[in-house]
Amino acid sequence: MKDSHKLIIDNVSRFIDLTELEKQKYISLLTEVKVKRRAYLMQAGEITKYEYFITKGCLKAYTLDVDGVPHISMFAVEDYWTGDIASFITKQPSRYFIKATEDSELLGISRANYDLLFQEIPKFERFYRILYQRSLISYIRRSNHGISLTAEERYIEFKKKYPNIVNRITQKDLAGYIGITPEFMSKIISKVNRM
Amino acid sequence: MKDSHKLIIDNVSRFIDLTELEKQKYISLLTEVKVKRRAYLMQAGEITKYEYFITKGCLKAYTLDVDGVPHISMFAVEDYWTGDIASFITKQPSRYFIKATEDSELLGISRANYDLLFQEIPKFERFYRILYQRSLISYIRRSNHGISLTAEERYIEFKKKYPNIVNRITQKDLAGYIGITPEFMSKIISKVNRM
DNA sequence: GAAAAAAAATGAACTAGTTTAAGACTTTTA
DNA sequence: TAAAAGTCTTAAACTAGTTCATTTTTTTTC
Repeated sequence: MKDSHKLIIDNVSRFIDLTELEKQKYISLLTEVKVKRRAYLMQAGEITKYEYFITKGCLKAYTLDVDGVPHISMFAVEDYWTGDIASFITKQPSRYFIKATEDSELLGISRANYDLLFQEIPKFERFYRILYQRSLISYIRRSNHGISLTAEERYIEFKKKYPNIVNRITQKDLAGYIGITPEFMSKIISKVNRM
Repeated sequence: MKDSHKLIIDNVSRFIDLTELEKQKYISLLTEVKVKRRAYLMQAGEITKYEYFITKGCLKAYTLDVDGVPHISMFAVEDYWTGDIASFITKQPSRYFIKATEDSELLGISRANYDLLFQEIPKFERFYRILYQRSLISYIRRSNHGISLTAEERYIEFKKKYPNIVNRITQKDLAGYIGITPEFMSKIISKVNRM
């Protein structure tokens, strides 16, 4: 089996057990996608056709506000899932751009195959139930931190939680994620490093 | 069938179809709970034993920061779900208080019955998959708004999204949800009303 | 229904984070 | 490998939101 397929099967197998046949069936529903550094996986205005699992590389998802300032909603590296679940599910145009910050490789599942998957292997309802449950727990935490922590505290949290991501992204993008300007991010970092 | 049971069955039936027997089985796994205004459904430090569906009333969930300032993570009224999913799933002590702001009635499912439910009626994997998916979509939006909108914009959003909640809660609690002080909330409201 | 307690409004002094601008450093491109 | 473009740093002036203190209004309690 390919390395990328092994990675996604291992990811799924954390929550459900699949037979060999089911693994093959699942893999047959996936599409391989490569995105070069600085290329877009998707852009605002499109209706998202796929949800993606990353097997290699790093991507950022962001919206642009009325002044054209980017607000980064997520970074994603190997073994993470990415996409715009709201657009994928509701079939409404997305407000997100997803751009590769390194040459990346992904496995995508189309909306049609996603629906088919639940019919063919109902166990996947459980997989996604648990996956969404866990994502939900981290977004609840993040939405609380956004309103209750200072920018400096959010930066310290991020570094602690994603030590493997912090040195793969620019300071400017991190500022867009934390919700502050790059200038203030620069101040915070030099302050935290001095402590 | 009791009104409260009818309400929860209708809620579940939006995503999955249940036979009469399954409905009865599901209801048998639920526990009725009443909470008086200003009483706690749960408190920080406890390990959450239940997830709740509200059949009557209104509750708020909040954490206290290091200075003892409350940050409200959610309001919930009839036909909403509430609880601390992180503590419920991980069996770690919760950091949340959930307090009734009106006399309230709820249906709780214990962790043991929640696990049993998936064995007895696997269709519920699908129900929770969709429920968590939808919650996830709204928390992703909220966590982005927390970092990309001003307090005034967040207030206007809240009023638009939850017109049925805004006049059942105090301005002070709304401030705790928006992530600002009650004083600044007061200023925003008088400004927005003047517009 | 009077007294007490809590919520809301207002204002002045303050602070976390923004804006604008300019220079130094790093990466990309031709 | 030079020039162009993007990123990072620093600093001064500014603004969104806080803090603290006081008064008014509303709600709760006995």
